[in-house]
Amino acid sequence: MRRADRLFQIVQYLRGRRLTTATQLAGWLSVSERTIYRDVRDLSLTGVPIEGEAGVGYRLSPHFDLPPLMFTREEIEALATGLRMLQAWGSPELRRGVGSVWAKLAAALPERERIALERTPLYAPDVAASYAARIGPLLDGLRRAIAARDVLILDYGDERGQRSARAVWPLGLFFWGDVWLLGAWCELRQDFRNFRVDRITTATSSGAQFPDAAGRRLEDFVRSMQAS
DNA sequence: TCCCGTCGCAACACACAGTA
DNA sequence: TACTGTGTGTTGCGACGGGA
Repeated sequence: MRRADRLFQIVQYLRGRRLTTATQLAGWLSVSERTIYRDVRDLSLTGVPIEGEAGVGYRLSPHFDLPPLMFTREEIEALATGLRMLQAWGSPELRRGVGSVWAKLAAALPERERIALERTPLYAPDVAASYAARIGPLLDGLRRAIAARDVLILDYGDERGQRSARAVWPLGLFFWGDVWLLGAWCELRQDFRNFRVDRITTATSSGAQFPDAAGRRLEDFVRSMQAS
């Protein structure tokens, strides 16, 4: 049993009984009493209100209960900020996901953490609404093509406005500051290429699926980007 | 005196980096 | 790739102290 699991089990045991000795806990969890004492000390240091009395045993404060979700303030701010960024820059499907995740979090968090979530002072203003509205549906189509390993035919315009049709293996989508990029294996160039999603006019499935080929996977693409 | 929590110390296991 | 050394975390043993 992992130590984290054991710590959780100790709290569960203490919640269900009025008094529990280290000997009993050691027996249930198949560890030494010394280990139980150390675990109880560590739990106490992290804020779990365990009261221990020599000759008596351990008991958990009656007012203590494990909240459904426990996050630090930094974790809550990270979640809120990430969700707001996706809300501003994500596709319609991802935006729906953001709304649903936010509602689940708010429902599951204790009152204090829920307020902290809603009052997180980090925002991603919706300044790119027209951009998101324009590429959103395409972004969802690309996400599905990546999952299904569909070979796509892109109608793509480069920075000079020259259009071309490319057969590509879509590998991943990357948010690059203010634009989304499609990372893909280009059959024409026989190499990895980045395609700005806002320059893709259409992305049509060729009907074929691309194989899981060594050297042409997402991790290979990421490595090649890091090396360049 | 007994029961039980606390603490110091040593042993062990595991992950990781360095090297041949 | 395999081996070795090192650091870190975990565990158990035993001694000690407090409360009933």
